[in-house]
Amino acid sequence: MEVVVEKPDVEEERKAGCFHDEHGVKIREDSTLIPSEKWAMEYTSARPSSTNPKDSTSFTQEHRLESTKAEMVEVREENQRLKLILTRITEDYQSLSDIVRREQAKKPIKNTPAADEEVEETVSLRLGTSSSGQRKEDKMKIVTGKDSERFGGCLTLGLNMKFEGSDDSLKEPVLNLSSDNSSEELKEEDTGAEPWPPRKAANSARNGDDEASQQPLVKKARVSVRARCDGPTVCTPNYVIISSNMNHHHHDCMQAWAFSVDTMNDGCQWRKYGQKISKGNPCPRAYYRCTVAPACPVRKQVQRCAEDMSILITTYEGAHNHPLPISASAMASTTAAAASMLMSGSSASQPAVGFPGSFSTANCNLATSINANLHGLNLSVSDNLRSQQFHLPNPLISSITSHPTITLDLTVPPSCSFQANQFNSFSSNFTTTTPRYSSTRFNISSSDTNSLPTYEISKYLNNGAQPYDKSSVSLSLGRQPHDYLYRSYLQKTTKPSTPPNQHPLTDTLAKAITSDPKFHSVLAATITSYVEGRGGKEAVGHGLKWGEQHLNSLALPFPAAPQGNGCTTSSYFNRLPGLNLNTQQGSLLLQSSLGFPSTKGASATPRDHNTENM
DNA sequence: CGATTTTGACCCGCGC
DNA sequence: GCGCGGGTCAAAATCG
Repeated sequence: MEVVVEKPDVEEERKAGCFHDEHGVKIREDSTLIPSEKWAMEYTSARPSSTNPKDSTSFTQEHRLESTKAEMVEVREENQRLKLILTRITEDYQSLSDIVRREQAKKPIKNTPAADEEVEETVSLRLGTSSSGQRKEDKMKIVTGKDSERFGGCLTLGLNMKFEGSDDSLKEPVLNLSSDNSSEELKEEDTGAEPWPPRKAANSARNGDDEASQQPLVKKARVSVRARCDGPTVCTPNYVIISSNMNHHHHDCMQAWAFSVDTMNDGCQWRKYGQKISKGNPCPRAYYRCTVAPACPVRKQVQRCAEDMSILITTYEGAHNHPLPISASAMASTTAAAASMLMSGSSASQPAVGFPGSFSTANCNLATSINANLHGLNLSVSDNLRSQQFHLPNPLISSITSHPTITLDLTVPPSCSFQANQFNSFSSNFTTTTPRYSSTRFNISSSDTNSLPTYEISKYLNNGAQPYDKSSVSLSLGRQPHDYLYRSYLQKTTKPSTPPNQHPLTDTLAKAITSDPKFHSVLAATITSYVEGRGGKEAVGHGLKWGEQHLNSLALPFPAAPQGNGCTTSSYFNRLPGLNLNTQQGSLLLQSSLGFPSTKGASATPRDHNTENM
């Protein structure tokens, strides 16, 4: 039997995005050589020397070949099952979203300040439940990362995903994620009648007769992504520091001194429409609007963190009113899911605000199947930006605390609880912020490759990490940039799992996670983003498994995967009480959209990285 | 030459 | 009411 016969299958599977488990089989499509393939090639190359095969040798080779083929068949079947699972998850999420929407429509809105405060106090523990009241002002912000590892320091946020719907899914009406008013506002944005709520607000203030004037001025939720982007080209001085023209009004000095504001390629097309120096930050804040559609209301702000200029803060606001490129859908869904979590959980009574991914329900659903790829997160600092750090009393985040904000912190905050071993740790931050209330940090971290992760929920009241008096729900899922992460994970999976170091609050965490499908989406997207954010060659294979595991862990309420004969993964999250979900290897083939070009400026040419998810 | 960026001016909300 | 600060506009400049 010719071994090379199998080669077309291997290639075919690679093209199909098949992934194998860690037991010697293929994991990622762009790997140089997957083990089985490698074996096949080695065998093939070794064939000339075995021109006189003995029966035993031939039998052994044939046996191995047969076993490999059988394994491939299993993996294929497993892939099919997982596709089905993903479809179910999507459907379930839609149905659950409908239920939530209906339930929220039934509930009267409470607007008393006391009630709001009380709600805010409970937001941190509910983490996205839909029963809490909604605040009048919500905002979200997302901060994203920059790829300096592979693209010379240029920021690349390669988020890619694909879902099993037709394009029609993109044309579904905007999901009403939170409140009665949300649909109205989102509908407006869908039609493009009101491209930009600030303008709407301004018009309402001037005219005083539109519907906006009849309700409290609503500030849109913002989704902010903080990510480290280290690289020599990232923060090159764009302007020499010049003293502000004192004859001018102070705030008209937009670029008296600044650093360039690079941004990421998140799949959308953006056009810069303004740049301004904000208080307390030497770096200018750049304003972008989405140009995919003429009337798209989505805005994006990009600014470097004043305290650490290697951190880039990208804030999204508004909802796309157009189908998104595939390469942009993942980011949109991530922000949408985060925003929806904020809307439904921490501010259920608040009129919904738009967010970049709220164009369709599919976008939100897809957060569960997101194929995110955040390059260059937490990369080592190799440039001279460290020396350019500014330590200003006013953090950058202060400028947007008047908005309900959810922050996806892809950097490792100094206050992380896993300082004992920063190597091989896995952490991130996910923070929702609303003004004038207490903050709660929700921290999930794995601090060691050899020890099991710990999960912590800590609550801060008006102090601690948050510089302002505001409410903050933070889910820490950060990741330390270390290559050992995945290796260690492999080691873990091959070892008998030991009981986790369970925190007393783990139950709370598990309940929180399992209580809201939107939260699943957010978390899954975040995790997947991190996992694939390893970018390049080392991350995809193992990273997918990470993402898969976490995703599956989060997918507890959804139909469980059929028990397969493959290797059952044991994820960190699976160790959480109530979060056990056996999954199979190689699942959720959410291929990363590797290789996003770096971009300077926001004009990201939309690239549909035709990833084949399934 | 159209698209995009730059940048001074303007608007508006908010706090004092 | 005033000033501050964030955000947007739009003409000019630049880019491809």
